[in-house]
Amino acid sequence: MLSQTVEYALRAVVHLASQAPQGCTTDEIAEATLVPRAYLSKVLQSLRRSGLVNSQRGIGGGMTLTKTPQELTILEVVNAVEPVQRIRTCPLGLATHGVRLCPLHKRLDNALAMVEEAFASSTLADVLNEPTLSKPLCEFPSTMAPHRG
Amino acid sequence: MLSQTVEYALRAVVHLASQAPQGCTTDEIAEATLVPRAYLSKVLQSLRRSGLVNSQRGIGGGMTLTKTPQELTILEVVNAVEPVQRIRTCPLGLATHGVRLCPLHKRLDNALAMVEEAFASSTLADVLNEPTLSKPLCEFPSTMAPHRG
DNA sequence: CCAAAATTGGACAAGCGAGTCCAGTACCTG
DNA sequence: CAGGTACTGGACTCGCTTGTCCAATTTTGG
Repeated sequence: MLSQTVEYALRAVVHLASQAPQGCTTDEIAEATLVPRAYLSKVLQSLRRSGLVNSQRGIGGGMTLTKTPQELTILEVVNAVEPVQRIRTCPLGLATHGVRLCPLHKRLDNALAMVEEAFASSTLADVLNEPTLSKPLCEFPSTMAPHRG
Repeated sequence: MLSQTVEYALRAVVHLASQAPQGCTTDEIAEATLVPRAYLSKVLQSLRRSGLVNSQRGIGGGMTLTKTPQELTILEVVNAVEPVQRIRTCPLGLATHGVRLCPLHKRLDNALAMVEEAFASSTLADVLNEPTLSKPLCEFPSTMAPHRG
């Protein structure tokens, strides 16, 4: 139900947030998150166009977050690459309803609202600081994070 | 976030549930739900293969639900055409985790779980009997349901 | 200035979702 | 049995998602 691109974008952003603020190159992110390099660069471009990351070319360049992990929510990342489409008007286009959804679509939209709310209330900092044995992108226990080469 | 096919399947099933138990033809459902006829027939075939509807060819034939609206949940319909894919193991395939999800994927899966739960706890009867002015598939106020021709 | 590092953008391909069309098959009625 | 009704299944199209590859561009460092 969540697209592959959303998954990739979240991995990339979580990895960026877990690194020092100087940022990472696309290759570094790709290696750490196991996302295909060439496709990841497309996803990152999309995040850049949405203003979630800055990019810097050339030696020493790479990607950086434009916000702190405390300020960036999962929802913002999801919406940057594939916006959560709430159901605001009757999908059958029946004028009788306008904004009043029928019971079916009200329930569907409620589910979407719950997802939206859950995503909006999780910041990247929440994800990174959650007390757990497993670091966000797995691989290593929380104490042995790899550092930038 | 919900596919068009899921939307169509739900419309079809809700319409079937709102009709007399003798069922409807594909054409009738298509007309009532504003779903393209030829595609709807594919969706209905899929519902039949999942055992949610029975089909009958020939004059007087059509589609019928195999359960009462009280027994049929939104989740069953959704799962028949596009199963809710919970995240059960680390999508990065990292063996370190096995079933333990990292904080990121735990949150994503939580959202999916909420949706699953919301869908599982809504039966078609719930949808049809909800006290509201708008009938499920819109078009008419609750008292002037069109009947089978 | 040159070369290496890094992002950017476009072209391309495979696969899937959505949708159409049509021939085939089963069923009922007369 | 004939003919109309209705579902079934396959072939096909179109566009989007995922993914690859490469040439162009920007930036830094020697």
